Amino acid sequence: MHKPKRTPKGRRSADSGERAYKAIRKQLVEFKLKPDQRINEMALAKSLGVSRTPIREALNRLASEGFIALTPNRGFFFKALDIDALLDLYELRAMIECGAFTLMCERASDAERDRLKDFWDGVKADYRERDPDDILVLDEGFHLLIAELSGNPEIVNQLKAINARIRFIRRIQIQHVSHDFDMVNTHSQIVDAAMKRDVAAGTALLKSHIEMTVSGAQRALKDALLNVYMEKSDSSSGRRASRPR
Amino acid sequence: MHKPKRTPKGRRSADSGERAYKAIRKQLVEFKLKPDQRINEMALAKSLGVSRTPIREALNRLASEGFIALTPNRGFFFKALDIDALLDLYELRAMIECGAFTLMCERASDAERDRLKDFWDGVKADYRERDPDDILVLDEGFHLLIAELSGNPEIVNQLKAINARIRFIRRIQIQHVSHDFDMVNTHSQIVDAAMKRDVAAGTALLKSHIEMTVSGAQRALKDALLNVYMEKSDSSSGRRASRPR
DNA sequence: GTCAAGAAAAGTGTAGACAATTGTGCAGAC
DNA sequence: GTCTGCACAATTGTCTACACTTTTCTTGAC
Repeated sequence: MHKPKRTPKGRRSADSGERAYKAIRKQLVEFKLKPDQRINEMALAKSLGVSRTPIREALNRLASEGFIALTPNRGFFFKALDIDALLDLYELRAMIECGAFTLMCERASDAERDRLKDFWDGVKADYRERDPDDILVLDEGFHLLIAELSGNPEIVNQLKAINARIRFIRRIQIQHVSHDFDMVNTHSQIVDAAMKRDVAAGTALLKSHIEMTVSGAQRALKDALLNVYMEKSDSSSGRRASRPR
Repeated sequence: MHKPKRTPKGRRSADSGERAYKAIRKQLVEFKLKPDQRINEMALAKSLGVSRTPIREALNRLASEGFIALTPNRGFFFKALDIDALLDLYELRAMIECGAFTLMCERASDAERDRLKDFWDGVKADYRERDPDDILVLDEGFHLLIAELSGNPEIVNQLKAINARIRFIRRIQIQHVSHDFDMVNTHSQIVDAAMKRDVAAGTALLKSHIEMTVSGAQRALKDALLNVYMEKSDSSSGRRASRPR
């Protein structure tokens, strides 16, 4: 009695809409498609082994989230995240995070703000030794926790949506370890400001923290675009072929 | 050149997905559905004269935008906009608009800021005499123009999305004309601050302007919910039966 | 009368087919 | 050689059908 849901052949097994959404978003986030490239629904459907219906559902969701654009009767296009859009998103992110920090200082209880401190104390020691994927998760987690402690779920949602769109760049950026050190330090300072409910210090730190990463992000994006246009069809280099995770 | 798109019979004419989206959103925005009510796709499809496919597309979009929620295998539910969510959205809106104002002061040229002044000068005279629908459009337009002048299109998008979700409440609120007067006055003061690039004054005005409307919005929401639960199924009153448009 | 279990009904999730539109290539005019 | 039409191919938008899941209804035990 271990789930009688046998899957005799290639029959419907799970929520393929959700799977399609995640798979496609992964491709977008990793720049598997070229900017402004048309997205072929049938090709996607075949490659994921489902029909066009869940594909279209996923594409519609992605369009709502700003990843892709829909032109009537011509289909979906991968919306290039150009430098301008990147700056805009970072700017919006800084704005929202500063607001969240302010609200947190005004409203979060001591116990709640302790959660932020505990979180950061728990990871800061070996933060720099972790691999980039972990760092990304932890960094997003840190900033999201501030958003949560603001007590405003809408802020959390917005921040999550923004994070998804800039995640790929941040991922590259983290590999360029240049200012990793500052990050650890700055996060600690932000925690200190939070414990003291020091709005001015915290927002100033956040603002410069995020804005400082912008120049790095620009470089990362340039690299990414270069890679995309250089074409990855030369399968010669298996640099990251057998990545364990 | 008046669109040669004839529609011989009941044949597929235009993008029914878009029409469905707008129609459904209108129903949501106007609280035609009860909070937490399950949305029946087939019924919607029949009432709009299309199949379930464009309906589902529209529902997915609306779910991405936060209007409704999707529970797997159980369908879409109208997400009640309760008092808390309303406050959260107003808070987020204030945060974003203050940020937009700041950016506008930093970056918009004199000519651009003149656009704001011209816009407001053009409508403020007979602002209070207009009907509520016009006022709503003008008010949203005023605030959106600030967002546009920030030079950050992502801010504009966010603000539009938020506006859509609180539009119904604002519409009711405007009818309760109580603080209409303050609105005209405050908008003028905001324009003044913008012309002087006075960030502190402008953001303070915006913040209190938006927060001041919160209490009104709360009352409006209470009224709306009351109406919804009082039921409109008594078709005796044809109050808005033959509404021309 | 209440509750439980099972059957029937209703509804969602996905597939596949067709209609409408857009894109492409070929033939012929100039 | 280039351009204009026109047929044909590719692709999107929508519909219908059906499998699976959830909900409702019915029936019978207690």
